[in-house]
Parts: sequence; C-alpha cells; structure tokens
Amino acid sequence: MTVREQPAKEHRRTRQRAAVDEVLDQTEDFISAQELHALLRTRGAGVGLATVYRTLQTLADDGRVDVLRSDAGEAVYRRCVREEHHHHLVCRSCGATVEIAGPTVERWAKSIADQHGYSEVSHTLEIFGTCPRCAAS
Amino acid sequence: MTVREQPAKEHRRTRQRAAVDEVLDQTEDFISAQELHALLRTRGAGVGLATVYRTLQTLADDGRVDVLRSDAGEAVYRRCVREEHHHHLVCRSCGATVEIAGPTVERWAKSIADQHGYSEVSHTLEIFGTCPRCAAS
DNA sequence: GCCGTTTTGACAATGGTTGTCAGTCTTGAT
DNA sequence: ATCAAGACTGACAACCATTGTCAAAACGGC
Repeated sequence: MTVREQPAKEHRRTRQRAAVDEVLDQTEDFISAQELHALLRTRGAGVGLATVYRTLQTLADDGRVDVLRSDAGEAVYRRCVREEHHHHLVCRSCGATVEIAGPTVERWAKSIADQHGYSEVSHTLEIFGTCPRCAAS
Repeated sequence: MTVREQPAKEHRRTRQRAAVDEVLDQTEDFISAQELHALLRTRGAGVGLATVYRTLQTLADDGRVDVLRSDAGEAVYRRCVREEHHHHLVCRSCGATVEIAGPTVERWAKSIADQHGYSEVSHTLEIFGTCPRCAAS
C-alpha cells in the first residue's frame, strides 16, 4: 500500500466502467486486470482488455482501488474499503485478504524517515501468510 | 522485503558470476537485471542477459541479495548488507537507500497475523521518501 | 588430461501492459 | 430533443522484462 493524496477528478459514466465497478464490488480479494477481463467476458459483458487496464489505472489514480504487485510482479487490484491508509494481510495460498489499519507502523515509518532526513514519506507494507482455512487443508 | 530462510547451496565459480558479483559490490543502490547487463556490456565483460537473470535469481534464492519491485513492477536487486531480515528506506528521486532493522514492525506484523489465525507469516515493507540531498535541490 | 555436470549464450517465446487511432458514446449547452 | 466537443472504447500492434531452449563451453574432482 502506497500512501496517496490527490483529490479525484470527474469521469464519464460508461457501461464499461460500470461493469468493472460491479466486478470489483463483488470481489472480496485482489484481482488482476487479466482475471477481471476474463471474468467480464464470461459474463457476456464484453469489455476490451485495454479498457480494463485503463479503467483500473484511473481508479487507482483516484485512490478508489488498492493496487499491489503479486510476487510474480503482476499488478492486482481491489476495491478500497477503508478510506484512510491501510495495509493488507494476504493469504499466500488462496488470496483471502484482511485489511489492516496500523497506526503503530505509520508512526514508526515516519520516525525512521525523520531520523534520516527523508521527507514526503510514503510506504508500502503487506503481510503474507497462510490463512486458517488453507492451513487446515 | 520478504522474509526468507533457507540455507545456501554450493555453486560453481565462473567468470560471469564473478562479474555480476563485482558490480553488485560496487553498487550502492538497487539495480535492475537490465541495467546490470548493460553495465557489464559497457565494461567489456560481456555476460548474456539470460545469465544475468539466472545469476541474480540464484543469489536471491540464497538470500545473498535483496529483491524488490520498483513501482514499474521491474525487479531490482541489491547486495544484502545485513544478514538478518530488514527493510529499506528508499529515495524516490535518486534511489539512495538506507537499510532498516525493525524489531517493532516484526513483532507488530506477527501479532496481527496471529490475531487473524494466519501462519507462516512473512511480510514486505519499504519506505519511500525524498532524501535530504534531493529535497535540497 | 578426462569426464560427468553445470553453466552459458543466442535466440525464440511468453505474457503482462501500454500505445495507436478511427469510430462511438457522454455530456453540457442550445 | 439536438448538437458539437472531446472523452472513451476496442481491436490490434508494439513493448519490454523475463523465462524457456538446447547445443556448445567451462568447471571441478579424479
């Protein structure tokens, strides 16, 4: 999770964006642009791949979705539930995600940066593990 | 930074690996495989691109270099100074890096994971900011 | 020096992501 | 409702980092 600022700009409402939005609403975990595209295709709501990418990018720029990189370096997206800055606890196996608010870490990161004279600080933090369900099987 | 464990296996010493090693020794900041390859080429020590990738991957597997993803999703590598798990404070502008050891965060991450029943926990954490030098200019 | 293995390198192939550009749709104004 | 301006879309090409392939070369132990 990278801290972001920026207000949000206006965008036109289109069938494609609505479709992407809907999928995001119905999806608990992180999803890649490719997966989202494939999903839309199976649902019959055909949306161009390029459009999916553009839409997700726009949403990310506006801070309406979280973006993070999978271990494979693929970008994955997810509707941002909390408005404030937060982090994720992600299951390595099934992808189940828990959003985490970490005042502790925020402060820690800030103080570390201050110590070294770094300004305009942001940070990324993700925790990976095996969730209870996957651990059981 | 992802937590890693694993012992290290033996590998053969070759001219190419020595060359990659040398560059890593002389490089303070993170460098991508492509950059490293180009650098070797200009130095005359030609090493195949595929070899550079394989070498870096091996080093990473053995825990001898740190790997992280740039915002662009490109993998960047750096000789690992500390042996234990640590994080980085990276200058957004010039790439200058400070290695950070964070017992605080380690504990915090562990406890959060425990709370949600997640096991085999690892985590990634990078702090980005503008370093004093870049902020001055 | 010899031999089984590992490693290399040139190149093809993969795959996610972005660029292009003509055609389409949304919006605010009339 | 109608219209013009320009934002948005889609099909496809282009990019580019990374990985796969496989014959040739290098390494290390004997």
